[in-house]
Amino acid sequence: MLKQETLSKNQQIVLDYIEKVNEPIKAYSILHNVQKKGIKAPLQVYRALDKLVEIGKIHKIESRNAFVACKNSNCQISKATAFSICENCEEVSEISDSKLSKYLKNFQDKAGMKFNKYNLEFFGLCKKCSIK
Amino acid sequence: MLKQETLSKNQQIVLDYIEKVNEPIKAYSILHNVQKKGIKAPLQVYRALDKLVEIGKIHKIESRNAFVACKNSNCQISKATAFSICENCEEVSEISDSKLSKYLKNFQDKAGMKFNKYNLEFFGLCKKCSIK
DNA sequence: TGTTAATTGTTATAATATAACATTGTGTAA
DNA sequence: TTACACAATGTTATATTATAACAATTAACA
Repeated sequence: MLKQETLSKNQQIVLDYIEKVNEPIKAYSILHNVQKKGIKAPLQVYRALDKLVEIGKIHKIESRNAFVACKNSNCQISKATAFSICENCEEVSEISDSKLSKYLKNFQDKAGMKFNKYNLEFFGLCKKCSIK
Repeated sequence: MLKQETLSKNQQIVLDYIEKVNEPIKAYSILHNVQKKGIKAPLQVYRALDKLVEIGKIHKIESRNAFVACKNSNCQISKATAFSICENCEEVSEISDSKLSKYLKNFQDKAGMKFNKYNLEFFGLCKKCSIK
């Protein structure tokens, strides 16, 4: 079979919802919100999430156990992700910085490990929360 | 009260165990292994872990929900962590690269966010697993 | 010594995620 | 068009990770 080009029903439902909310959202919150579309069980959500992460349509914010739609150039850098996370309001933004991604892609550790993926999460205060 | 200088009983028990195993370990596995020392409940472990993370004695590997002792210059960079993770054998190493940490510490995102912490996880194949 | 904060102990439960298995759908090639 | 392989679905149960709530105890120190 050729590489999948269209999403399956459940995958599309989950992706549509994640893109709509436009901020990191948790699996069970997704479940709650797509039940009217016929998705009934956690596994149906998790399976869709797994696939969507795999193909780069969404990313997982590991420190928050949450999922967010990819914003970068139509998902071409799904294996190289960077986020900024406000520790006060929990706002999360995907960082799109070619210099940073170039630097990290080319990073070589001392043990000679061959990287094919990375995830970077910055924490701090967003502009709004800094002022307060 | 001054900043804590000595660890409490449970904190010390948990830290001793994490340092002994010398690889990422999960909370419930810690619990299982320190029960002979009198720690009986998950919360006792999680509270110790929280504190140890806070003071930089250990780090959490977010993508694995596991904890590992800090290896870097006596834990001075606990707020700036970087790890390499082998996706085959799950070996995890803390990266100590002053150029990398300098680069990331000084990184400014476009939204003007002020960072005080970051966590970076690289994924790939370690030397051993690359050969196979 | 009294006060405050940190730590502990304990039970219960919340939140996150996967196992296992049966069934259905879909692309491809014989 | 049938047969194969694989992807996706549906479902129930359960595993794993983490926190709430509250009472009791310990440690630092003004």
